[in-house]
Amino acid sequence: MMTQINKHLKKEQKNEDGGCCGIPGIPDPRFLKAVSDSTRLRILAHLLEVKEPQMVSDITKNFPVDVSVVSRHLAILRNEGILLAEKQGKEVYYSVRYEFLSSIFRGFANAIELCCPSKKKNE
Amino acid sequence: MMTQINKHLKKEQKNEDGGCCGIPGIPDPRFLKAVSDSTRLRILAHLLEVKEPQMVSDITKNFPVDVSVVSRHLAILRNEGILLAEKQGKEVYYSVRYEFLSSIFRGFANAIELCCPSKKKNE
DNA sequence: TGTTTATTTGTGTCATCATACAAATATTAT
DNA sequence: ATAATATTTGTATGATGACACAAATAAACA
Repeated sequence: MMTQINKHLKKEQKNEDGGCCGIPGIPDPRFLKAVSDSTRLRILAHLLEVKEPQMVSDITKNFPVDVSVVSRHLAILRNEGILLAEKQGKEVYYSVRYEFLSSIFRGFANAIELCCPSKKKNE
Repeated sequence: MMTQINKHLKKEQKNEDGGCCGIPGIPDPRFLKAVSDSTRLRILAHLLEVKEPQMVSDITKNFPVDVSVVSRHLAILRNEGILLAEKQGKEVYYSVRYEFLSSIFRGFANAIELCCPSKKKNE
């Protein structure tokens, strides 16, 4: 009955889930966390808008935060496979991995629809 | 040049963005935050799996957290339109709003694809 | 060599959040 | 009315995260 003896449990052995559950198509929570921050989502939207690889300092011009903050946000998005980073001299150009990103969300949408009881098998 | 005079700025007037940017189809960061927590995502996955409205105490049996925690998670998902809550006597039954949820992610996927430069207009 | 510029990384601070536990509320049954 | 059960809400705590600023790294150029 999980008698809740743990007054304040340690955080270490908590969330290593990774693959979330038995349903295929549900993204990793870390992936969703990467796009759920307001600044990161706006950075992503900016890169989608300009449609071209852009360097860190140029991206930063569009946001009221320090360049170091933008750099960290870009690293998070890159680590989740959302952005691609290419170094050219001093500059690092970041761009959107369109196919990857859209396929994750489309897969999620499909997974949800497949679970919908009112949906017939071949519909 | 945004000389960064602000030593430690207040958080209050920070993130009221809501509509994120000029691109239609990009979800609200609060919506994405709702599904980016590991426990909430597993609760959502559980409701997708069982395919039936389920009450709070039954949902809680599947997770190693207190029922109050699950109740709060469910409220967050409900407030974002992801879950529907229906009270029947003492119990509150939560279920997934399939169409709404899948349409958001499908819309996001479409928005991303539309921004992809390699995609021709009619392709 | 040293200097400038682009980016990343170290570090401290404040805010937010996930959680447990207790208490309050609501509903049904005795 | 009292009791039992389901859910929500109050509150404190520890973890995480976003941020600014400084320092470190890297690359081009004098």
